[in-house]
Amino acid sequence: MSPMSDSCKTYHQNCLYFSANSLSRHINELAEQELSLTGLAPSYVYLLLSVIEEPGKCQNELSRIMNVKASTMTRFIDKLVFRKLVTKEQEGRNVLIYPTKEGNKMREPIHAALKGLFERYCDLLGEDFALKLTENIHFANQQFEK
Amino acid sequence: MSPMSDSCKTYHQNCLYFSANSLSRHINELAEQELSLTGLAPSYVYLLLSVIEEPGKCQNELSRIMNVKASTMTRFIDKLVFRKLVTKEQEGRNVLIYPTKEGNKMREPIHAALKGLFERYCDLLGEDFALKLTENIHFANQQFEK
DNA sequence: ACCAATTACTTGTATGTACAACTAAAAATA
DNA sequence: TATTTTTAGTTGTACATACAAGTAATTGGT
Repeated sequence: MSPMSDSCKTYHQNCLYFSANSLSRHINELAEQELSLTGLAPSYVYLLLSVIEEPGKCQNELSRIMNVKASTMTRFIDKLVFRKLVTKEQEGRNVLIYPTKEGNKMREPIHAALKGLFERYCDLLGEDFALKLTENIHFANQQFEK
Repeated sequence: MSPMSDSCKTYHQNCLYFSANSLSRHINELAEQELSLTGLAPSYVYLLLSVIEEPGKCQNELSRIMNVKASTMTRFIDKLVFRKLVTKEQEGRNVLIYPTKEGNKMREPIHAALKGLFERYCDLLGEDFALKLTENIHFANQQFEK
């Protein structure tokens, strides 16, 4: 292995941008598998869960919680509306989101699927390491949000 | 703050899937800003750097290094070819990728921009924490790749 | 009370990325 | 050597997401 080759590898593994994206793709792959039981793509699972646990939030707040842009949130919500899992309710300039009866029924399957996902990556990473990693990433996210 | 509200937040911050995606979006935002000096989107910066540092790799190998699918790599490479930064050379069923003269000229600006990116996130996270986090994420990626 | 500035959301469009189905080349096997 | 299987790459299509520009509602200053 040439030194050039080493320096290239080093660049990849030493850069947070690169590693974080790679991790995101790995965990997305896993999440798609595990959360497919719910019939929803991973992003929608989280969004729907947020709406179920805290009904009546406005889109803006949801997009802040999930760290996606407002335009993205519009699209997410509209898909959940199309699938009759949530409803939109205009209130002034805010749009408040509520789960439908159908949506609420997803609560248990979602929790179960998330548990499955958790177990799956704990298997791969070791539970302690996985928890610690998640915590550290969460901390980093908070720093970015400052 | 209601217990329900807490449990919802907990779900977000305790899930590696969610945190990792959020981190990826944060760092991408930063990378887009910092790497815009090169005139390339962040993914292309890394790809081009790999090609510059290790010319003659086949697409398959590049997609493994960067953890993207072969079809994605085809698209990436084709864009760099279009911008005359790399060339493709068929060899059997492999396609080997080489930087052009123009491509090689990007080496220094790319290293400089990556340094800028590194400094930027070290500012936000603290250098020690950033290094440790990157290392841990890299380790996680290796586990996923097993 | 009016006008300007801000805020919440939407819509058009673009990019990154994946999957499925395909082609072509190479390797393995009979 | 002929046939099958595997591998590398491409292309069509789909989805997640962002940005820019727009609309509508609200707030703040005069």
